[in-house]
Amino acid sequence: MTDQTTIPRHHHGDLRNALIEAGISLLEEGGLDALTLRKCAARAGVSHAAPAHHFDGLAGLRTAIAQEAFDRFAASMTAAAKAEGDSPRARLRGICRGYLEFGLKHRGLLETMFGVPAEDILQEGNGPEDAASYMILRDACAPFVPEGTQPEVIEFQVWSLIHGYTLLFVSGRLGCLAPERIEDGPFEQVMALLDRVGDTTVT
Amino acid sequence: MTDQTTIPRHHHGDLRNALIEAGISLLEEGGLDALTLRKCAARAGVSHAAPAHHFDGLAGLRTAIAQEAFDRFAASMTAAAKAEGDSPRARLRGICRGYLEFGLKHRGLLETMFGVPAEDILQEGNGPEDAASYMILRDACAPFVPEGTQPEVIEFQVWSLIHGYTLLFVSGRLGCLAPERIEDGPFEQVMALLDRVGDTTVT
DNA sequence: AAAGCAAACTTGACAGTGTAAAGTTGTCTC
DNA sequence: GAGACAACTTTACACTGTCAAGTTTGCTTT
Repeated sequence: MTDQTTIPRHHHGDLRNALIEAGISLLEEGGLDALTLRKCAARAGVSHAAPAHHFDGLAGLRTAIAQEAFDRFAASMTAAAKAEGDSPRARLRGICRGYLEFGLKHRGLLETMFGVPAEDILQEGNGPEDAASYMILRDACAPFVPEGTQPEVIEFQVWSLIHGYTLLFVSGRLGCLAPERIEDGPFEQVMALLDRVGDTTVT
Repeated sequence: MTDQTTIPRHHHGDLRNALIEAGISLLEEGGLDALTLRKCAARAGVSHAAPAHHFDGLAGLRTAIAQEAFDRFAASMTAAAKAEGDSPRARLRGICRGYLEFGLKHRGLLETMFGVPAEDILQEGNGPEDAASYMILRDACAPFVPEGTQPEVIEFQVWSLIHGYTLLFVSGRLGCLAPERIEDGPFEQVMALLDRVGDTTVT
């Protein structure tokens, strides 16, 4: 039960962040369906109508949670990019591994991040470049962009491959119904296709 | 308003299918959030409690809709496999194009198909092979499986790439916020990576 | 210190939703 | 024709999102 003595009535002080944190907790514990405005409010120790002063309804809260989750995801990807070595191939493999790790540990957050409308996530510009996490992907892909090829092509190849693998794997569609570790699926073998990204030799 | 004269009270005759069709209509029109038991019941011309005799709650209805959607998807993929020619590469490209077409035309259905728990979708066996649509993918990938490689590796490479691209594209994350046609994104260039699937030459 | 204003809540109400229980109607079998 | 059961309907309740009105708190001005 929330300790009401530490939270003054009518002026929480940092309710917006408290609601976002409460929402993240609910998503981590119970997935998408577990997130409700009233439950967030209860966890933050306020009435059910308090969130309305900080968010444009449940959709607004979800968007704010997605934005916070993207920040955490970007931080996670930054660390992952360095985890497997300094060569461009190793960095690329590292961020793909980090992507999947994030999905395994935070499935509810990942589903929220990619469930909110794209236009609510991006700022005024409308390209994916707005996202810090996308810039990490871009940096890692840059060494593999052949001359005369738009960088987006390579970036979208990598992103599609790892995003698709992550969603299919964590949702139990790749042979293991409830995967707990990366090794529960053929991650290394599937990601071998990354070695072909940017490869323009004729076959 | 539903024509009540054609549906006898207390014995609809084919209510289960009527509810599934109603659900599919609601998803096509308004996406995931538009699907509710009461709206399905209203469209089928019955009371709000009637679905309970055919489905295990809203989750049960969603699962049934997903199964019907997978059937339609498989039919769509079968047609797509033949659409671009008879060579193995053309067939593979064809089903990927068909996958994306399906996602563009039926975004709500695709999100439902991959949003229900995997264990509710599969029959007694728990591999993806249960799904008709997966067998189409398997057939198309078979020519590219190198000796000594498990077929799943190649299948998962292809599935991950097209599934990821489809979800990112239709949800507006690949540079075009509301894509209407495949040409609104760099599908052909991104899918060029398919030509590398199964390629074991040393680089 | 007091008054006024606005922010930041709370309280209460309503509509929509899912689910459960009890009742009613229609069909089938004996 | 009677009985049993399937296939509904009706009623009720809890949960949820949202809105409107009221209350409390903090800040600014006099």
